Amino acid sequence: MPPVFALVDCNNFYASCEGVFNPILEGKPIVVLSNNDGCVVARSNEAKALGVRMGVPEFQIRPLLRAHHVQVFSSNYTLYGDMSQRVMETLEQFCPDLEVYSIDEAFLSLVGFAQCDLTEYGRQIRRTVKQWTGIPVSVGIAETKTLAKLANRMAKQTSDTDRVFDMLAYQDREALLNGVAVGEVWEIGPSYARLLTQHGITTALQLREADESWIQRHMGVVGLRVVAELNGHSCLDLEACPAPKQGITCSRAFGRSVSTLAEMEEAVSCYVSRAAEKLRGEGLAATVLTVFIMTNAFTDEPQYRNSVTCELPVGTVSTSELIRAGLKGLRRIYRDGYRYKKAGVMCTALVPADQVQPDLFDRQDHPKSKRLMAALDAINDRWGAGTLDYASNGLTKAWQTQSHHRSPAYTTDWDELPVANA
DNA sequence: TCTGGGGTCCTAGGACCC
DNA sequence: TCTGGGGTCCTAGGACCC
Repeated sequence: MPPVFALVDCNNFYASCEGVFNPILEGKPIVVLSNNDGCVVARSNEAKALGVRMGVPEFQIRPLLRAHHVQVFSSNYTLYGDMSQRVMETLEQFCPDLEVYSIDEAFLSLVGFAQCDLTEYGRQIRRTVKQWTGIPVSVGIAETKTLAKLANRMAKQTSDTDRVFDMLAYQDREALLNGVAVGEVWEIGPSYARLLTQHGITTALQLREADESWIQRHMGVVGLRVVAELNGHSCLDLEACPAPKQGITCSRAFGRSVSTLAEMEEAVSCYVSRAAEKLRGEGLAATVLTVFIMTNAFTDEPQYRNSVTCELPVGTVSTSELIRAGLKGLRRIYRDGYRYKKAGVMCTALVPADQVQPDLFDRQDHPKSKRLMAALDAINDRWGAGTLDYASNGLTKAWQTQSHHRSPAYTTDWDELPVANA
């Protein structure tokens, strides 16, 4: 049976999450900012209508935000992650073959539903998700993932009450693709869009018809795949089980610049702790740790950036071992006399935590360390992040990321439950 | 007068995604 | 003053081997 994909995408996801528990925001312009309250990462329709662009730094549009009383939120990933899970669980009720593609998108394989009215099924999905979670979604349906992505874009252009588009049921495919700029196609980013436009390929239809050897030469196999998918040949399968992660990163810009090794050590120690928590959450152990630091590239100040990679003798999930390695690396690359803006750590060469290759000369008491980490995670999970912390993470954390507009953890903290007023 | 060829592995950088 | 974070995949080129 030929494949059929539906792409379900939450509309303005972060902004919608903020709206769910704060109904007075209905109909108002909302923006959500990235970490450090830096850039706009989500906008409600009303904010889009005001011309607020995606990714724009907040300080550049501050007057506009004020003038139109735009509601501004710091990002609240605890809330968004939980809402995402609710949406995905709802979608599972409609279709067991589901790929969670990102925090706000999922592909569904509708192969077995061919005899249904797929448009109507899409509407049912949309209604149910809205009713159960409060999140509005759009549904795009087509025979490849790339076309389902485009169908989803078209769904977003339909009326507010519909937001479902089934490309399979649409007669004039050529006209449809002719109306799509080449840069709107999945996997065609700014660089490829420029290249294609220079060669006279400006629409999805022209890309579909493009000369394959030219595409192969300039865009490699990725380009060929896009062309095939636009032609209705499915190259990208539904991936129901996510592949194990290849790396785990924790990096963040500082709330203000850091100019002492002591503060940088605190920051790196904190980031390592967070990365180690994520490792344990995924059941993975790291055998390589990379630390990087950098100054603020947006200023004229003297610039410095460097990184160091440490191979760990044995794959580990132990926060203290990783902190030790991270700080040792940091001291190798840290240079006095700079104003640092950002640091980060990456754990790579990951292996399943229960299949760590032992080392003959390893003196660590691993069972003990494992119990310690389990206790640490359990306590922080029960009583809140940071309840138990390493001394090297520092007490004041004066360099920490800013978030001045954070909404409550409505769904994951008893103390922050929303209150319904009669 | 004249510098092999073919294979693998690794890494850095570039492209993309949300 | 203020400019995000976390990922993936592909490719070219160098190192190395026989």
